[in-house]
Amino acid sequence: MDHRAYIAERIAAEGVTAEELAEIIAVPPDPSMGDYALPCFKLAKLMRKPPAVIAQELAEKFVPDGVVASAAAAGGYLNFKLDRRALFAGFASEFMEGDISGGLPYGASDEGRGKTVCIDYSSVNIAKPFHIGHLSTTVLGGALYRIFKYLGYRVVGINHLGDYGTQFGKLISAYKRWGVREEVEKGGIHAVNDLYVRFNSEATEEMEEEARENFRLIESGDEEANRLFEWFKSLTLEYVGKIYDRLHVSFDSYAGERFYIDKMQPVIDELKEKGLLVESRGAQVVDLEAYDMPPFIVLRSDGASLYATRDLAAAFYRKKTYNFDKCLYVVAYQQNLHFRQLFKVIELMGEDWAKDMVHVAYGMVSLEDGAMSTRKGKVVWLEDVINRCVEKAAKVLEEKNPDLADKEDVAEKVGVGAVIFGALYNNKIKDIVFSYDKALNFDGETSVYVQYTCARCASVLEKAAALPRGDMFAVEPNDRELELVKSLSAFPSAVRAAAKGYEPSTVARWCVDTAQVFNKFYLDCKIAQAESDDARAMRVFLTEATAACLKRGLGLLGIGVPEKM
RNA sequence: GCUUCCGUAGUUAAAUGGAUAUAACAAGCCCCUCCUAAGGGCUAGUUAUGGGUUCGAUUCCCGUCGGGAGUACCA
Repeated sequence: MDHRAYIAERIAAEGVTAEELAEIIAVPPDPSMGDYALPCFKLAKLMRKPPAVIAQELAEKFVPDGVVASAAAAGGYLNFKLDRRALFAGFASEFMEGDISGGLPYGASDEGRGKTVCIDYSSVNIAKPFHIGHLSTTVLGGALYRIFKYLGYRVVGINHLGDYGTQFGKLISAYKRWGVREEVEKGGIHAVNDLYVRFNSEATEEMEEEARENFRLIESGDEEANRLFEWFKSLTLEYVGKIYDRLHVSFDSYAGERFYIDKMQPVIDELKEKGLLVESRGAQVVDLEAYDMPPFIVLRSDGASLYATRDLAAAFYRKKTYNFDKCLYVVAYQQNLHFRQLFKVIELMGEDWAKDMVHVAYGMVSLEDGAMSTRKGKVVWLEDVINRCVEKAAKVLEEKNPDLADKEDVAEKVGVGAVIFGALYNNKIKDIVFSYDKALNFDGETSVYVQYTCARCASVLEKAAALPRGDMFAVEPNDRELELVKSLSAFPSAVRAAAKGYEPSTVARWCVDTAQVFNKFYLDCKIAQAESDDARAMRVFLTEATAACLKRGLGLLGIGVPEKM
């Protein structure tokens, strides 16, 4: 039941609809004040009375019922206390409707039915290893993918491969000069990257020209050049595939930049037809001066296309192929201007779906001693971070729980979870300074804390399984139980807010908040050893619901939950 | 220069325009004869700055200062 709407129905305020009232209703800062509150300030103007008087009058008129136990004025606020049993029963019935009676899982919804969301994320570069700079886009995109699915949307995950550009000519030159097949096979993507780095540091003008020539060879379909390129591509996909598996992300399409090279011309023609394409300094551009932006370059002065050209073609292709309702680009804020330009050009072309294009911008990652630099070797590889976190988890596990079965699996869930959670816990726009100290900290507001809480739930449920359970609706929830009910009730809105703001941290924070509330409940209220069968029934139910919701919340983020740890 | 994002305890951060700004980490001190101490409790400590809008501003608007990013043929 939506309590806000219910309360709004029960208040008869002149000149205001119940819907409007429900919008205003808030939660007081301290539960001792009440469960919900109506700030009367906005009503003051309408009703031409001071807020405190309105609150007072509404309080006097209010007739308590089985759900809303009382309404009390406190200054300009009207505070409502709900019946504890009603609050609990409300949550219990909603939770059970999905989880026990076979409906949608609690927190899921079908509000996205019939709608499609495209999410462009991770988008790796061929022949480059994954560093921590790629973590945010990968786990943010992965989380949004699952969250939108959970809300009933059809979701298309797109890995817009960086597989086009002169760097691949350089790579082929480097391989032809110094590459050894066995070494590359053994060293994999890192060996390929070493060749690339070496080429850049030793490159002469002559070598640069050779690289350009090699790129032309790829373009023109030269067999050897393409064979090498495809080899590097398969090495890359094999390598990132392992990381994607560990991070629990997947894609429905790997259509990268190369995929669009034969799809650019129609879009360019359309730009011409619509009179948007003008020549400037030898290049073909869309002038965006009227919008305070530099021109959007479609074709270079030598006639070659750019990344922007392919992005434009990709947008049209996606609209045509998937007919999306939203198209998200999970890309760092570095590219703010690029996307503003891209979306504006689509709008100028008269496409109304330009409004459905969203740049989900996130903050940048740097190291404690400054920006990362692949060339200077100042780089932290993602697989190293994951491995170290898993090792740390294994070590702690060995200390805490040496007899545990599946230690490897548990360490993987804990270690990988910490890596993902670290990237998803704060607002995405915040910059991140990476440090191993922080990454390896498993205390406090972390996924490990949430997983530990789930393990506690599982453990106590195991102990309570054989004990009798009475009628969980027969007892009145105490403060701790009520707090937990409220926290669990907030799960669905946390998921919705995450989708609305493209902000998975909302779910991550809900997980930590709820785990905190549960741990206090766990300490204060005996669950298996409850004072009565009825109390046990309620607490066991709350524990089951907590475990289920936390598992689901972490699951939406791509984090697994071990039964024991 | 211009555009844009960000400035909250020692640190990292939270807070649909609402009541006494909330956590964690680090520090100090407590709590395992009691469902997992990867836990819980206590102590101490915060909205850069000047205006404005508002009954009410961490939140919205303008300026200043500080930082990040971008600013035509890279991606």
